[in-house]
Amino acid sequence: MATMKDVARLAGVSIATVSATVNGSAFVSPELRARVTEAINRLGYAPDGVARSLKKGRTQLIGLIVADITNPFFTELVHVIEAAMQDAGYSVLLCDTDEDFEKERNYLRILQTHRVDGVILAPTGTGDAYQGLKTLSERLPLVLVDRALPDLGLDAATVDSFAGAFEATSHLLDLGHRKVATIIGPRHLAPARDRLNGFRAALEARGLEVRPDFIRSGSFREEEAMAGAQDLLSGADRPSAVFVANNHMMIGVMRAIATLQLNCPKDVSVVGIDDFPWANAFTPRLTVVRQPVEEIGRAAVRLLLARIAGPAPQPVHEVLRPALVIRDSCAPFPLQ
Amino acid sequence: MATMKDVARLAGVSIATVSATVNGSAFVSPELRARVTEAINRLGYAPDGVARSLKKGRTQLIGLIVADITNPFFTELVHVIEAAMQDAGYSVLLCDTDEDFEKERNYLRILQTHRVDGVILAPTGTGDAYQGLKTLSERLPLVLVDRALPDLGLDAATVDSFAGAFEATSHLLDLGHRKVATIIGPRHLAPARDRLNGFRAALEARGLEVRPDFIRSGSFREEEAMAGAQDLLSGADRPSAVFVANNHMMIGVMRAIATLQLNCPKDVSVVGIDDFPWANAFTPRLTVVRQPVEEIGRAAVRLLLARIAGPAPQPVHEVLRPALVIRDSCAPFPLQ
DNA sequence: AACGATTAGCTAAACGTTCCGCTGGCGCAA
DNA sequence: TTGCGCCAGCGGAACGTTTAGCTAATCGTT
Repeated sequence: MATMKDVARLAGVSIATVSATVNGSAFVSPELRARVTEAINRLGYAPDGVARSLKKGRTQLIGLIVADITNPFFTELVHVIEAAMQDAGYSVLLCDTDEDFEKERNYLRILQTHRVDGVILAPTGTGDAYQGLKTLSERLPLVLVDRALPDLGLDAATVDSFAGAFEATSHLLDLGHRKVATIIGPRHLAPARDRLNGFRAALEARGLEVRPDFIRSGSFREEEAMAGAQDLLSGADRPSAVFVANNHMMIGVMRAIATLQLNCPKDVSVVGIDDFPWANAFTPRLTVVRQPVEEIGRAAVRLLLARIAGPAPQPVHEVLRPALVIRDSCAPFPLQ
Repeated sequence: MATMKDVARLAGVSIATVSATVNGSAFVSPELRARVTEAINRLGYAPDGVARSLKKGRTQLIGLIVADITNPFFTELVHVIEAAMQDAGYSVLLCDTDEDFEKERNYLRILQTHRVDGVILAPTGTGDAYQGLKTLSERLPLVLVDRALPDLGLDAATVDSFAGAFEATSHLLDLGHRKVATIIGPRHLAPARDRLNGFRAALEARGLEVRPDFIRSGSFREEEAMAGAQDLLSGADRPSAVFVANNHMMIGVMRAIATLQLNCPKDVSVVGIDDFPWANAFTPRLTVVRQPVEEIGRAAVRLLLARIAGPAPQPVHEVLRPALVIRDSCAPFPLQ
């Protein structure tokens, strides 16, 4: 691999001049410029980003740590963030924690040794596992996505999960359902907790009782949700509607419904969180709470770039509004 | 950020000793080792990967260029590759080309300046756009995934798309369908081309005519497939079965079927390429050709690591077998 | 003619590591 | 006591850049 030194020698100039030509950082006479460019082409020279990074103290790399890239919500988020960062001249180091906190820790360490210029993190641990994060964020620009961490005073871009759950549940109640259950995610994660609270609040707002046996909480995974739904829906006292708190879990619920030979929405109405292309392609087309993924991604990128560029601004927590998308998976109750 | 120099000073040893302690690259007496470790902890020292990379000429970074991370096939591929690379001590720079060849070129350039140790590429351009790639691969370990490039003699891990399409189409024919159509991807991509050939071959193997108006080819995108399917299925001379060549396009086709108020599988049978969680959750559960994504990813990683480690081995093209997964979206014809 | 101002391009010192080759202190044999 | 081998630990040169400061040439002013 040719270096600046080789280019300099071939062009008969100093390496400083080569550097100036490559970066346009100083005036170089047209004549020398031509000689340098010629030499660059002859040698197929390309600047060494590693050496440059060492000297400048910036790598043009950011770390993106997501909890589960297999979830369309995160897929889309990664998609948006990667594109936006690319536009801003940064490349993205992708880290997938698989909802495993130990992996997350490890990734954070690796990203630091790679000297990334910043990190966008969807944290996966419980709140009290993040003592060190605030300190870290003083050295390393850090923005949280999707899942905020209480009281740490970090930049974050999340959605109003409470409002989403409230709206979804209210939709079921508006349709006349009274026996409404929920399949909810892990309670230590802010969005899952907020969704549960939103669900509760919607019921309570109408003076309805919140039945503990109608709340199934577990991981965000398909199998667990399927088991929970199967149990819930095969009991004698079956709910007529279910609010499902995430994407993967929705698959589990739909499979449970199919397995039990039930019909959605005739036998059970279902409303979920997260819209995605498939939700609109199959029978029934799903009624869901659409998360503003693109906006979240853009907000996270904006916050991170600001923190990288400037003297640390006040922490900002952007909370975006989700929107209910009504399709065919919820029917009025009782059926006419 | 503390450096080795700081650690050395605090521990009262030389930089070389710190390096030896950190890397275990030379014997260090227990006493000094203890002093060094103590100093490291006190200062919160973490090695600088950039400086290390510069010195060693290796970055422990690989580039992963995919055509469309939004497609569950690639999502899963990214997931597998990221995990496997991580296990091998490499981090992954993710690049999403959005099926745009110019972006791909650009990413390849960026990856080179970041001095990645290798690249896994799902190419998106036409074959003749890749003249330079062979030369590049002599300097930079390179492995193709999903889409091979003819005659370049590069490492690749792909699936036998011809066999998959042949099997899928034969399944429709076995069920008695005779008017079988296909919605196929861009013809300049090997998998799409192979699928079309497999489709053709299956028909020809039974002496059936291949009707050009029953072949709709375009991009891999949902909208185009939906339009194509709508056109195809609303004509008087409607096919009774459709072979759909990819994931996104399957959504378009299913939406077209719903829009036209047709029933799958009663009015149209459908078989697709790519299995994914949602295919098994909705009505109808889709009959698809399952691609061995995990195996592809692992093969690509294995090939790349071999190429990074050793003196360039002979190029290897691993071709993996897909498998038909029969569910509910294909009915016999005529219906009993 | 002499002086400073301007400026194109150069020299050389970093950036934080790794690792080659050297030093100096020690133990042991003669 | 001297000489020798051994080896823990050290010094310093590289890796390929960027950039502060310098030099020498050119120019316009007085």
